[in-house]
Amino acid sequence: MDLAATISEGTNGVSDAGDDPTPRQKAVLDAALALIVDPKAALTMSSLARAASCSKESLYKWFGDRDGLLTATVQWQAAKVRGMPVRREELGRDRLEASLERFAADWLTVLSGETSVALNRLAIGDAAGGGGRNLGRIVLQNGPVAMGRRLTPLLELGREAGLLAFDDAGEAFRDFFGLVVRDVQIRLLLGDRIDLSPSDIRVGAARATRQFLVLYGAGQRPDGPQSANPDFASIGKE
Amino acid sequence: MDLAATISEGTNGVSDAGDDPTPRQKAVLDAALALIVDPKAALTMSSLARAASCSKESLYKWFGDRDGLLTATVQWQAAKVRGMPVRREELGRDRLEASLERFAADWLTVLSGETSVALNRLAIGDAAGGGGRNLGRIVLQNGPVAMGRRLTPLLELGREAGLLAFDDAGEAFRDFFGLVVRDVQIRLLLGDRIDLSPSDIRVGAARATRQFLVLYGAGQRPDGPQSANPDFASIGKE
DNA sequence: TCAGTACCGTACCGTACGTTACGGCTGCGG
DNA sequence: CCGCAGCCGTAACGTACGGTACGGTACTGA
Repeated sequence: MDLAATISEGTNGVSDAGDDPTPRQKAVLDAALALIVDPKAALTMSSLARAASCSKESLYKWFGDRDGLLTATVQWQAAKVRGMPVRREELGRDRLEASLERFAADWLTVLSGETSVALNRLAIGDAAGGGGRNLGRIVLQNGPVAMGRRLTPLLELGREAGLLAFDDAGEAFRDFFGLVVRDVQIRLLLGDRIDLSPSDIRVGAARATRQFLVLYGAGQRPDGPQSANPDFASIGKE
Repeated sequence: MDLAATISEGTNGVSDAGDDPTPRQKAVLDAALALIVDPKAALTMSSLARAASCSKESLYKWFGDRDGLLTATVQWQAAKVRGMPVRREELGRDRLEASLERFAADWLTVLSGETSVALNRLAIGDAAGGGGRNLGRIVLQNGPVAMGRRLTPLLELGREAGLLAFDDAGEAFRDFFGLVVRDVQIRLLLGDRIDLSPSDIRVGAARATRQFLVLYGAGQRPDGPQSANPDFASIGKE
């Protein structure tokens, strides 16, 4: 009940990881992820204990209760996804385009992965009970918000270099998000079968990047009638 | 068990509505919707029987089992949303823009409604169990697919009128979808509190429409270096 | 050797929920 | 009036699952 107390709630209730899980616990969390991803399996305390070859008593000792286990599992997966920092080389227009494209491709790859789909489903189902777990917030922080945190600096750099034109980097990011993701995520979540081959991802990322540069590019067509004026109220407060 | 048999499966397993529900059954389905929407309530057969003042025996007679009830509820809500056909007046550029804007605003309004959020959560949670209910397909058909079916004719008209330029109407629609929805839906599903006032919706719809016309508009800037060339592999097959 | 710790495996308990069954009420055709 | 169909309310049953308790085992340190 000690680790659970630090995991399930903290000062802000979102990003505190408490103690790092021990290797044994990491193995258990991986087993939990496998159960969540498996469509024909259900994550129950008993099934996890059986799959991970541990006792339910240990599960409760380590994670407190089922909620703590889910929270730790989501955070464990989130910790594994982190990385791929955008390195700020001196960027020209080609370099910026390549960075955006790579970013979009990486994001589509993660997004369409069965792990991401399964965890988003879990968090959404959890958010349904209005009581208020924090799974939704955790996934949100490691999903769109993390994407924004990593992309915004690149956009700012592009603006400083005179390659992009926008007032609100957050709005620009959200447009990029929409152009990249479109209806892919909601369709995946609803169970639509999408193959999404690597070449599809590459092509889609290139299209989204090209369209984004048409909307926000400043290096060319500086007198376009409506090239970049995203001045409207922000939605949500993240 | 009769209505359930016709509802839960048919020739294609998606859009068959079987017999129309009687007024009494409609009232029950409305009560079911209310329970699904209510964050602090859960839709159980007992709670629905209590809320709708009917017996559980009647529920099972009318809908077969819990799955049939959920299916009928989703279809009932879908039947209520249909409407607002796009009337094809002779459209100039302003008329096209206004239609797109209205379409985007309507869609954002429906999307951000608590009923839509709750039903999408329900269908997503249902799609998690890979076994395969059809709730996901039903919501999909009445969500993005229905939006595409209603918007595509308008886009085709715009192209015939020389106002839009695209090769694949489906791709153009998906880009419009992304520009309109962006990250709003996934954030709502994950429980993020978004107020989204009517003015926010209006402004957002206007922005998305403007951006879409920048990407796909053909009436002006006919020599833009990259104005409209969405020629890439289609993702998914709807 | 022995106490303590950590853990596994399993049996157990309470509850929630899907599903079925039964008794009682109302309206309607004969 | 009788039989019956439809429906309500409620009790009852079976199961699944979260959570707890208990016995058994391996390791550690005194």
